[in-house]
Amino acid sequence: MEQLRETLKGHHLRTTTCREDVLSTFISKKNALSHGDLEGALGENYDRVTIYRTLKTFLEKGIIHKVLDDEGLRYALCSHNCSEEKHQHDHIHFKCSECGETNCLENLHIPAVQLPKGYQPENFNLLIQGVCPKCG
Amino acid sequence: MEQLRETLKGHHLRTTTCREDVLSTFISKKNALSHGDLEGALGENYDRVTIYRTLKTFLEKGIIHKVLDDEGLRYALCSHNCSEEKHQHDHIHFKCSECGETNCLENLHIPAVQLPKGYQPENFNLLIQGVCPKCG
DNA sequence: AATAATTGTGCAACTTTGTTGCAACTGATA
DNA sequence: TATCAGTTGCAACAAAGTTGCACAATTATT
Repeated sequence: MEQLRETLKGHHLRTTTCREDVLSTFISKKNALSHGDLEGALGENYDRVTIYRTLKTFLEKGIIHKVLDDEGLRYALCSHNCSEEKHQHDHIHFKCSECGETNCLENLHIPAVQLPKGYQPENFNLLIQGVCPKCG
Repeated sequence: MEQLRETLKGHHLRTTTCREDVLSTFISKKNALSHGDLEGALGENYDRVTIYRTLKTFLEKGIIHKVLDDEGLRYALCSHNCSEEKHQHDHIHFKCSECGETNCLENLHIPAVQLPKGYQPENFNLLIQGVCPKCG
């Protein structure tokens, strides 16, 4: 509870019940969530539009980041302290084809790739699909 | 022209002008295309729905594959001979933040990643964002 | 070459997903 | 507790994607 407020304040955001609820949903569910997931979880309490805007704000402030897979866009908490100025997520997402959950594999880093001349990479995003330990 | 028919036939598809046009657009543009891109290029000749269905069919038959980035879903030609049964795309996509184009980096392969115990990976998808040689 | 069987297309209607403007409200600050 | 920027809900809209069905085009059959 108090933790949530700290996180919001730390990113220069007012604490509102919607933001607290969205943030705490991310924390409790752990895996990546779509707008639809959040709407399912909180939709009776908040307007669809408010959830969209909350996600947008969290993205901008560096609280969450986008996660991509075949089925669409999801969001997950930024593990390291991202801010409005810099985002750092050269990490790996694993999507389970059984349970459908997508999780960040913390601590793992993407191995270096030797790009052809002229390419100036800025960030890397690796999605691995397969079966997770829970379902395997 | 004849090439296109061969490709379609090879994947057990009837040759229709829409399919030929969609396929030849992929071949000539080279980069990954969204439904909207195709609609822009061919929309006067074909119905929106037909283009959706053509993409779906091409996906199923292994002629194209999905390409993901922050901004949405795109499609690109399968380089190696994919079929309805098996798709093989452990390749790398590079998205340029200047021109917005996404291209497959053929020939490059994703380096091995040491996953924690229990994870059974099936396919890998690496998206690199940055500046491409053309814009750099 | 004509016809039958099959597959593809266009249209209309609809659902889902995401966006924008504005009035009303709320939380932080003094 | 009065103020004011920041936030929310509502309504309306725009974009993206789907479905059913009648008709058209392609392939197979004779």
